[in-house]
Amino acid sequence: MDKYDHTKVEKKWQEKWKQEKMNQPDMDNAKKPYFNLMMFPYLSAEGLHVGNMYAFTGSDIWGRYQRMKGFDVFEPMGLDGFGIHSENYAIKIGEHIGEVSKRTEKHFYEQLRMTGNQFDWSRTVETYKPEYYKWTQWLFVQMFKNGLAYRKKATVNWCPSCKTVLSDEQVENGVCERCKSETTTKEMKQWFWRITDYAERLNKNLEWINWSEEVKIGQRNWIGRSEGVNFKHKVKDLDIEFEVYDSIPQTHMAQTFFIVAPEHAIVEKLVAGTDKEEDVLSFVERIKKKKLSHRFDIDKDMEGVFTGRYVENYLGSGKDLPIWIASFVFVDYGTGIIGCSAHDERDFKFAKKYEIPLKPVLFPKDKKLAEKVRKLEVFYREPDGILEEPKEFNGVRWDEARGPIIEYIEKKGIGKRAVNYKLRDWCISRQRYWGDPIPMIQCKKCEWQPVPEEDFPVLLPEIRELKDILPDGSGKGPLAKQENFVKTKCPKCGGEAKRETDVMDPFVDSSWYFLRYPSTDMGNVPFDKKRTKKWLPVDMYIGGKEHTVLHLLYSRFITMALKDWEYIDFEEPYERFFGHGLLIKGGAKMSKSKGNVINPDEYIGKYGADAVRMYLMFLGGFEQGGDWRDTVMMGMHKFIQRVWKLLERKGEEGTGIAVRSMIHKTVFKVERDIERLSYNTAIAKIMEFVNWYRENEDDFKKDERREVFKTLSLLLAPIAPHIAEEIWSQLGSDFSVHQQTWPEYDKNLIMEEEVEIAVQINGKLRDTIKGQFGMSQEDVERLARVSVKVQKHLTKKVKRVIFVENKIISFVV
RNA sequence: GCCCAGGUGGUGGAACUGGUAGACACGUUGGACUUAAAAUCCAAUGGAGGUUAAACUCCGUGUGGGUUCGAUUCCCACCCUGGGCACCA
Repeated sequence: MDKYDHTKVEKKWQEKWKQEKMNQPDMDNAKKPYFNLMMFPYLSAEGLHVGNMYAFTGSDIWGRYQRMKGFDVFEPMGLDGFGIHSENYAIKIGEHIGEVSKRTEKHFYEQLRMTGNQFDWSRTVETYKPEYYKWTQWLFVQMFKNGLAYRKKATVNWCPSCKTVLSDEQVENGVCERCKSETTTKEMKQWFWRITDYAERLNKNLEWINWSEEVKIGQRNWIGRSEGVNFKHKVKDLDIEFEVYDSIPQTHMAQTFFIVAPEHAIVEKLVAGTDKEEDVLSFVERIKKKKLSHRFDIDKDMEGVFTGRYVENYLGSGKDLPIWIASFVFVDYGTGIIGCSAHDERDFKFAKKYEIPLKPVLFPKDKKLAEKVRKLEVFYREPDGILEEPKEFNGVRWDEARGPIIEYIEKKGIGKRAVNYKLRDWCISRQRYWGDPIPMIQCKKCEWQPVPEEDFPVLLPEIRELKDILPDGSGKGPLAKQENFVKTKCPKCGGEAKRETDVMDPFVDSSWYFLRYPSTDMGNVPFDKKRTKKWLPVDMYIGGKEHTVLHLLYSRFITMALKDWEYIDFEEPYERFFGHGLLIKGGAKMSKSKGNVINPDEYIGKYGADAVRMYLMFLGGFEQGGDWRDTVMMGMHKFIQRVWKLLERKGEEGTGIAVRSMIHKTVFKVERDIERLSYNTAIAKIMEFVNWYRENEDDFKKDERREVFKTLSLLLAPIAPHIAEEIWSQLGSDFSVHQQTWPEYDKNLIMEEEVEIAVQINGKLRDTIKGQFGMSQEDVERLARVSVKVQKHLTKKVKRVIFVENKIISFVV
């Protein structure tokens, strides 16, 4: 009896699969294409993280299962390689990033091969290679030509230590995500992509796409749609009008003052030539500086100043209301000016601080509390509060007034229905080296011109000198110092011109990679029309929940834009998205600083890829994530050895056992669990099946035994592909188990013949009785009443009997 | 503060639309095999009480209420953990 040698077996089959081109579907002729996508990993120098393997295993099980269900599954893999993380690493070890990437790529792919996933290695995508990034540049130019790429001076997050611009998501609580130093802000001209043009559609499509509610809610919150009213006001004594957005128009009658954002262009006009001018402008300067140093705290940093100006005749009421400037108002949300009332907690606080008069119009039913509200002793705004004004709405609940009051406002002609989004345009400029150069040329005469397509790619120059890569704090990227790169001719007039020296946000690279996969062999187009039509949209996308918001939103945006430009004919890239949980260790995130990062190679070497795969999936629900523990890993290894031993052992033939029912029941359960990506319970069901075989080992006839192992091999195939293949081949079946169809179960055979029915008295379990499936209430009741245990508790008169077929009979006494 | 996810034995976790809580596994304990250990195999394993041993009884899914014949599952309030967002008018 040989021990199962996972190293030998796994290597053997991996080679065979490669030889047979098992994982390379025919891109042009596949009959039932199925695009099984997983999030490609970030090319980190540390190599494959076990968290990557966790994600990929879950996705691979799905893909393999779909293949057995008859699909031509395309399961590609690639690397997301541009970015600050790699660049910093290379700088740290003093090596050229290009070389580091070459080396890590090789290592990464080697590691990935060992995991036994059915990747199509003939079609990988690496974002940092010219043959890919030339098309990312193409995408940029399309954006530009269609008016979706533009430059604007913007306040951006700035990390003084990395000396670079950071995106909002790279700033965590005012601290740089990478180096943990406090961030500031800086005003710079940047390239933006107009994702806000798509806010409505991005939000609307969430209604129908087949994603989990949780993920949709995340997207919805990020887009932040709100519906309200725009009011128009005139400034007294000046020829200035402005609009104010109000998402809670119910309380518009409570407004007693206005606040303008410090950065707002109107500020200067408001105070020009007045005695307030100096005060106000110095206040604005001070606030701007303050904003540079740290983030605002509502309690500590609520500051404001009166402009000396008033809104004239507020909504026809005859009253003039003061206009203030305050630190907490955003210039880029709504119109940058807000109307303030007693029924906004922040306005209320601000008014108290500066002793600005307030006027409550909404009161609670509770009289005592209402009195306090009237005296402005407490802040109040609840859905069941009662409005006093406008008089047409006197006595109406706050939450019920919303719709009607908007109509009333429109009818009266004092405001217009309006929609606002929290979503901001996407700043894609990065002042770094290791990224995709933005393919734009600035000519003194012709302004910004895109690089003509025939000149693609704009190659990222190879900078050898470390000092030339390091950010210098000028705010410009390292490319700016490369004269040969910068100096160029204007594509329009042929005159002297300069190249853009910023590179693109790596999120751009990953926003369209799935489109490239089917067409990696095509050098002349980013994605072939026919192939795209055949394989996309992606049938199933599996990835971490942490990318739920940005990456998914960006790729949805790009897809919509491409649809509008008629390159593709669908507008949602992922038919289904499944977000898996996080793999942690000892209750904490794995991180290098904690020293608890698991190297999957070591475990694959020791126990085999199958054992690691099964183990990872057995830790807990795939949606929930799991906590890595070594001892359990051992158990999974034992399970595989045990299965092997059972297969090898050829004992006496038994007298026969009812195998069909058990086989069908198991197939049914495993299938049901895989369908809902509940891999941990699917594995448990397979274990039960093996345990059942073990307990009855001596009873099986030869062909029954064969049936059991055949089924086992098929059920294991998606989860533990190597041992499944080995069992399959040991049974003498034709290669390969992965080309078999998933076993079908007979509905009639999955029912239990005999069932255990619980007997309850007043909801408490008193006994269980055995009976045939589908037994009638009378029969069950008769059997139950015979039981001594039941009789003991059935001393009083039975008032009611509740019967659930095959499950329970309950007596109420 | 807001939004999501979650809280079940010593541990990871099961439990379909309210119907026998603890599947499956790890660990622990005892036993078999062995000169011994490892490996393997067998058995027990939520807690408390009870018995020579059983039988049996009670308590148990974060806390407190509620609905129900019956609640891990539904409703209300609260506490805790993890993740995300954070002055969005």
